[in-house]
Amino acid sequence: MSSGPRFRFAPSPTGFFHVGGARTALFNWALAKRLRGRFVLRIEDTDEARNRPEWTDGIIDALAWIGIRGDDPVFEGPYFQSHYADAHLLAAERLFTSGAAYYCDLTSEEVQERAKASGLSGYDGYSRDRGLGPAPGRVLRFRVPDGETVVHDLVRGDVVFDNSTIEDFVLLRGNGTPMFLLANVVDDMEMRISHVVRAEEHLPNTPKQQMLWDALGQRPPVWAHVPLLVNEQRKKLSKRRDKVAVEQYRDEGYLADAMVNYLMTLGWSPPGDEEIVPWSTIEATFRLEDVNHSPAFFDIKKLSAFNGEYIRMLSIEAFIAACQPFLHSEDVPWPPERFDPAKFAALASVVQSRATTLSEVPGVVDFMFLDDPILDELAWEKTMATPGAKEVLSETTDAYRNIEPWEASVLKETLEAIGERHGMKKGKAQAPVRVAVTGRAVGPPLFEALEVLGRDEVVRRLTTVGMGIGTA
RNA sequence: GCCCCCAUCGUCUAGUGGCCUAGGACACCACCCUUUCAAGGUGGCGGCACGGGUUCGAAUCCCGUUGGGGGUGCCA
Repeated sequence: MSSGPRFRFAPSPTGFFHVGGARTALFNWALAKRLRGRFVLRIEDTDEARNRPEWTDGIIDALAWIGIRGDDPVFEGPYFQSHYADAHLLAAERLFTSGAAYYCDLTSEEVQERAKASGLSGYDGYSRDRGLGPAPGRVLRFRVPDGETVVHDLVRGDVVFDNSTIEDFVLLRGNGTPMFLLANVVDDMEMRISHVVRAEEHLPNTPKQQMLWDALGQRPPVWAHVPLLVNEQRKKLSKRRDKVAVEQYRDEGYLADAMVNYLMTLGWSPPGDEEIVPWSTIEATFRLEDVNHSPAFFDIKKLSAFNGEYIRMLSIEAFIAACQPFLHSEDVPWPPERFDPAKFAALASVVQSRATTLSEVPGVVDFMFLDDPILDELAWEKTMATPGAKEVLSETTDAYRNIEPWEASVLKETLEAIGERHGMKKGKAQAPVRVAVTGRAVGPPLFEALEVLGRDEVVRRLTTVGMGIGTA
């Protein structure tokens, strides 16, 4: 077995994969790769996960999307019951036998009552010396020793906890099943995990886990607690309030590379001036010691800016390939059989320089594949109210019927000449034609689009709408 | 309540006692370019939470205050 570092990432399935989780996974992944260690992906087991295995699959998919996979495929999935259930119980038994843990027959209500009566919070150690053995309804509690526990954290330095502030916590429930805390520690031991990199919310529970490692006679792993990701209210990202599903960003046309790069800049920054850097740079330079201490806000605007840059970095072929899922999805606005790859390719480069996300691409090129463009009535009225607009439209229509050759530059010259005669600037003059042909007042460069659409269709649209003027 | 963490432009960050008159990026604003919209270019706005120390010198070190967050289950 390899003796290198072993990192683990253990999300709990909640129906989707969280951006905060993705960031933590990325931190683990970068480290595992740089230090040539192992990356253990294990999905925490919950009732939800057991009832809905597709949730677990979704997490594995989302991780794969951002380039992460477990080095130990066997752990890709719920593990809790299936792999180490025996080890959990064995560890509990050892702790009881050695005196590090003891049984207690108080119910949680009784614990609360005693706490209220004494004015102290939490469990008071009532059964510490009562010598109780295991029995149904009795919980196994850890005997927290006197003194203090120092957690050596790679991100935060030494964090000191006074053990007197930690109550004797439960290891085994009254029904004999292990608590998460115990299971987690035992799983880490069984998997020989050497580095635990997780979100800061786990820091307050770390001394408990560390005491368990100590009591079980093993050296604790290297701890590292990375800052939380928060919403605009500075609260921990929550699935209720916040849009945090990684899958959703994938579906909206964010590129995995952009997502990964952006996520890595939350709590860390690459050396040098550039923050848009390839993964190879990240992998070569990421260090936990350089991770920030304060929570970071997940800013979709900045993610979008990254995404736009990544889209523009794509070769034209890669861009076209990346667009495919969005051009052939079910909610595309045109009849699927009308889609013409050649037409799309002809306009791809001008679309590429404008896109922030891939999902907005169909809306930019839809006029090419629709029988008739979806006319923006408001834009139409506004455009045609401009003096000279009607004239430009009808004169351009006539000119385009016979113009040769049918090329963007020629179309441009012609229309601009007509516009000039009516005292209209370039942008103003093209507006009526743009709206008539594409349905909108904004869009890709007009003459390139006209060239791709072809004379017949352009003239047809200009004529159709031109007749509309008369009736309006 | 108790425990823990955190504190640089609106946001993400650089900064590890003098290179700081605090740098960059996103956002925003203006201008340039321009075929609408983008992209690109130039410029602008904007910050070390507060109070005490330590030091010749503090964004940086110490203490306190304030503010924010997290944890504290027979949840995971």
